[in-house]
Amino acid sequence: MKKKTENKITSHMEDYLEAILNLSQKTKDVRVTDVSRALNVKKPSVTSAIKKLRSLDLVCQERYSLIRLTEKGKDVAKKIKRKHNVLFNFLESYLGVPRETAAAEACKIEHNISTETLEKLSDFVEFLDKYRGKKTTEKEQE
Amino acid sequence: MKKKTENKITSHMEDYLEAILNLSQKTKDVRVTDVSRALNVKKPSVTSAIKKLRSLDLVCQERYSLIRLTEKGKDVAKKIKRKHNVLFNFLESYLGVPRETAAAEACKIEHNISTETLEKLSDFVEFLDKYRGKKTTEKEQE
DNA sequence: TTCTTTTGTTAGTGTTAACTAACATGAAAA
DNA sequence: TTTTCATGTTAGTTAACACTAACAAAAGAA
Repeated sequence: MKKKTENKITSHMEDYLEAILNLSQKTKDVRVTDVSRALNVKKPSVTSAIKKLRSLDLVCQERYSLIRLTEKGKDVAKKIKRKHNVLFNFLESYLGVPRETAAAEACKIEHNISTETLEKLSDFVEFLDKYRGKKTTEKEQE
Repeated sequence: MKKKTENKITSHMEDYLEAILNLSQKTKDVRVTDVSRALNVKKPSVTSAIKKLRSLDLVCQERYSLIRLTEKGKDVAKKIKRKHNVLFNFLESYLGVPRETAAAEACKIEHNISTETLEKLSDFVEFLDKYRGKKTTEKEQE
């Protein structure tokens, strides 16, 4: 059952959500500057992205203050992060793609793969693990 | 050894090249209208894409006439098409993603995966084939 | 408390790529 | 040969996003 509410969010906005989630996990407080550094964009780009995300009820932030994900935003961000993790793991551990490349490509592909496909990939990897007795590598750091 | 000549072509332009290659393989003559239908965009979008690709020496076309890939354009298009085929095959045959979805997602991912990673995926699939005696499914229709 | 620095926002620009409307061209019909 | 119609192009608009420059606010130092 798919929610039609989280309609049409772009890859770029997904990147912002994911970055905010990651930052909030390691440094409770997330500021514009942090996101700016994390995504390698200038501060005005962050401000305007936040504005957009606010209008979609995915983040909340009072003027000149900290950025926080709404519950809805957190859900979306977590889904993307899971995609990232599964993809990264597959690329790095199964295909042997170098860490940096795997990270960069996972970052792109995560926006182009449906939840359904992602779960199939996840199952596939799990199956391979069992089949050839490999350790379960994927770290689900929520 | 990477050619630095095919510098920075966007996903969208890659889509155009790929579409032109596909069309030229089934109907020698490729017109703006064909590309327009294939990519689900309006004709002016095609015209302006062609203009861009012409400036990059990837296609040639005389005003009001047929569209053709240059050798360079054909090379690029074939690389993308190979990515598409490998990805599609993996998604459909190994992950069990429905045909339509697999096609759609391959179409997106093909722009975000390096040649190196693609080859690793291709080797991986080949390895799985041998390992579990599966038929080689990928149709390389050049 | 005032000054300075860091941080955040606004305003305005550029780029990519889509669209519509209107016009131009060339091929097929009359 | 002229009219018609499918096809192609130009011009102008819009949307998403990034950027710089300039301004506003908050936080820390003096």
